[in-house]
Amino acid sequence: MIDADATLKALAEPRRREILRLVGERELSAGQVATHFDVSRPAISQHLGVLRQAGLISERREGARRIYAAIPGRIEELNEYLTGFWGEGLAALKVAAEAEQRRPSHSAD
Amino acid sequence: MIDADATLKALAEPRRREILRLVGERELSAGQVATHFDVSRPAISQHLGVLRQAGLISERREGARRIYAAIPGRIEELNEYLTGFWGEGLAALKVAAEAEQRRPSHSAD
DNA sequence: GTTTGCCGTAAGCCATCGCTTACTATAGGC
DNA sequence: GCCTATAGTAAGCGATGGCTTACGGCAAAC
Repeated sequence: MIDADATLKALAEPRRREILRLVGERELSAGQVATHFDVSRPAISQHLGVLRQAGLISERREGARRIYAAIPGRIEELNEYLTGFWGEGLAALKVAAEAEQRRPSHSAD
Repeated sequence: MIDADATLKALAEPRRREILRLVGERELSAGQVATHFDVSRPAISQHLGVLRQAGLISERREGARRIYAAIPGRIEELNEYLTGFWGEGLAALKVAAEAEQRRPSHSAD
């Protein structure tokens, strides 16, 4: 199972979502990513670190450069996690509602 | 389109995910939700406000009580948003990665 | 009308976060 | 060796976030 907490915290930041979108289109060096934003390069470097620790992007060394790219499949895993912990609840609600219809004398709390 | 920023920020908090899971199983009053946690009731009330403003839960008045329940479909919308903004580039990456797994002769990392 | 129970709001505290300006580390050109 | 380019790290700052206690607003019971 993915680290849902780290993944959601990483995605909760608009700038990081934009970075992820960029490296999802094509792999980019840290400096290339930084040129797309008005913030300083160290700020981007920190964002990249958060995304990498969350397992959303990969890092590859190429000389002095660091090339980053989105890791395929992570979003699907997150979707499965989210659907999972909500899907069970919805199923339970549905079953409860149907049972309720067949037992109108049921005294709820 | 959903408010992805508010939704992700709301879900980035572990306590709020647990609350969402609770009211996803069955609708609960604010006080009932609070009994599941060690934090104070106002803290829970604030969390419920964040979840409600993100459109993840609904609020219904029942006398002096407030009954909360998960809103079905929100997670699906979030999933669509996440899958969408990764774009075709990432889909291509995923296909390439899967092809890579079937061709272990190509060693790269 | 007063009291009791349920619950949101206000104000303040402390931790975390995102950003900045240094500084350090590594790779390569000269 | 020296210098430049690329990029992560450290320290500090202001803003945000989650928590607490105190309070105010409603609804029902008496």
